[in-house]
Amino acid sequence: MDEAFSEEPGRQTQRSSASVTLEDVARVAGVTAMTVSRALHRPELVRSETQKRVLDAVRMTGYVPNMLAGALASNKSRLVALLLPTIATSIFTDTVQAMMDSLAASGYQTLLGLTGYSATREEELVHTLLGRRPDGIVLTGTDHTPLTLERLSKAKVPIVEIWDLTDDPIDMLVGFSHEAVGAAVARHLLAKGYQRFGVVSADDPRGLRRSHSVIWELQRHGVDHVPIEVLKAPATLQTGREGLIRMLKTGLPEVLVCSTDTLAQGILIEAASRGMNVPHDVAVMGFGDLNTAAHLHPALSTVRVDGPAVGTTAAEALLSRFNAKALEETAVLRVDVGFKIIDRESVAGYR
Amino acid sequence: MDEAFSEEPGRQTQRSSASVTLEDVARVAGVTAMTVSRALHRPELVRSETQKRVLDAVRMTGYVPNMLAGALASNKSRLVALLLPTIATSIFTDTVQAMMDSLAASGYQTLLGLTGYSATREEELVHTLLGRRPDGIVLTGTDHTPLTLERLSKAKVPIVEIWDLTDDPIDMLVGFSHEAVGAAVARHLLAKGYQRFGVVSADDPRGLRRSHSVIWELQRHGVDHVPIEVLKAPATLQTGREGLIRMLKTGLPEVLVCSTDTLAQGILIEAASRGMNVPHDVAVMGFGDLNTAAHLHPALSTVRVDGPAVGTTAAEALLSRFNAKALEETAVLRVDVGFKIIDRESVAGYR
DNA sequence: CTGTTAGCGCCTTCAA
DNA sequence: TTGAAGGCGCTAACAG
Repeated sequence: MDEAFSEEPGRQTQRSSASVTLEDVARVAGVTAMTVSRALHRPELVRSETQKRVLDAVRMTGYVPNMLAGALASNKSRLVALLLPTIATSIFTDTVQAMMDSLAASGYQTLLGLTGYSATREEELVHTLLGRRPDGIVLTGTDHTPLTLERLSKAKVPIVEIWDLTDDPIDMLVGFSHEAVGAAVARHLLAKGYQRFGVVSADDPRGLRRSHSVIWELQRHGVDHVPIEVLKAPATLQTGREGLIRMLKTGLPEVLVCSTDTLAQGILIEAASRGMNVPHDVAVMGFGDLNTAAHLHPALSTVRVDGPAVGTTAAEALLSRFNAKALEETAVLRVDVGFKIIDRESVAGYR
Repeated sequence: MDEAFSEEPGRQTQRSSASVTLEDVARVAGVTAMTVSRALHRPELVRSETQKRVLDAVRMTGYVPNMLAGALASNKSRLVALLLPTIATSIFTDTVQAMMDSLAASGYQTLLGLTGYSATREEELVHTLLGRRPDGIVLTGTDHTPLTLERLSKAKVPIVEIWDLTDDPIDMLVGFSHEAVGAAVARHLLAKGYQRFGVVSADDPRGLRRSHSVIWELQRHGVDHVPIEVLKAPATLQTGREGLIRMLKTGLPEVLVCSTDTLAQGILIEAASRGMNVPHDVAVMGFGDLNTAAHLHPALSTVRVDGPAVGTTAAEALLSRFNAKALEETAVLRVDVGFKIIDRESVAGYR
């Protein structure tokens, strides 16, 4: 090879995998790296003709900004960490979709972590996710281990807790009271004249609180001996079927209150497979408005929670924090998105 | 203040938000930053007594490794980008859960992007996600814009396409043939003696291919005039109800084939609300095994796809690539996970 | 087994 | 409106 010696060996440590850099673009455009950076992020600071040259160079080279480097240098990752118990149950999907849409529209990307309703797992995930230096963190629920809280406060990252309410949020909060849901459900069913109740619950923290709140409120109204079946989280249709089967053994009440629509639908399936008539043989109450208000099952009532609202509100809360210049303009956010009980009588008025 | 002058102003550009660095830990442990780094990532290279001192220092300082810096320096982000059409429909949730579990177990985090079944949106997402320099990318489906393909090939990142099969995958592939699904469904139903068919489909690419394949196969067997209702993606229970309503207008067949279990369940709900008897008045066939095989609705048949297997296989494919030293040991992966038709007759044998 | 040196690719700051 | 210098926090490579 004639050109064998044209290879400049040098010390050549750390060859990146030949990815195009700002400098490469700059060379092609005949400017400095700094000007390219400006043209890309603050075009108003660059002469429009330069701007054009830079954009052409970007196109020619196929430059993809290295956000790892950008984040390191600017101390802004444009990353939001989202911690969810699970995506196996559709109860959170609307929230996630809405949140990610809002964030993406503002140039933020989402790091997802699944905790499986385990506070310990959440603790680990918070730790590793903090390693990415996210600009914001979204946590599901308000129960966290002491270590989680310590790490979060140390990190000084904007935080939104969602899907629950508490008097001492870590930072911002978008949710509703699960106790209030349970109590409202109990009163709703009492008002309808039901007297014998049963509860089928997944053993996730918030589901249990809703379920127990139903029972407490019933007791307050003189209804004792409300049987409860607690089933493994996450709730699935199968879990729901199992719930009905167990309830049948202990004696079927007039109405079954479920911690989640998925359980409720499972119960409907099991009931159908046994030729039972819902709500005649047993009425079923769900939770979450998992496609329910709009798609109300003829035999199912439920509690509607506005999942998308939770997502957009949480996203906007974070975004406003990101854009706040001074600490003074950072609003304290605490939103109760509320909920609404939906059944055949109310659904017409609902949409 | 006596110590006002003890503040060393210097040039002090770019104060980070006071986060603990390797150097801080090193100082406390009485070693160099490099030794701390080793103690954390390659403990076998460090004397165990040093190791202990370092870990103590880490604990005392509350050090959280900055993975942005680590990724930049090592050219390994330990990030996997996952592009999904949507999480609104539960069809992908098992896959996601399984994949994230596998990846997390190996220290990889997941960046999520939702395309909404839009190739253009996918194109944008691939671009921005590539900015994070992920070590691997998982794409849903095999249809991508030319620009997407160009960017991906330029990035030289390991890629797995999931939930479909093709003869020219970008890189690795874990899925099944949607044409084969449709044809198998058609033959299955013909064998059962059905003669009048209808198809209800969401208008997502793979759903449509399954649906059309059903119709083609029926035609091959002499069944013409199979009506199809195409509804907006993503499929919801409400969409399913709408599907049945439309089908009732054009005349109800003996069996309705749905592109997804969600649609099928919506149809069951609408049927129930009209007092119709499934499968007597109309039989319903779903797809996806969304809780179905294990929780078989008495009136529903479906096609089981092993979602978790797709997830773990994809994750393991990526991981083996990440761990491969040489190009030669990187396996070409092309897995057909297959599928299975499930109905009341076969479900007993199924699990 | 541990330390030193030299970047990774970008952005902040200051100077022109 | 543009450029030059320096550093973000970490790790590869080499030296001891």
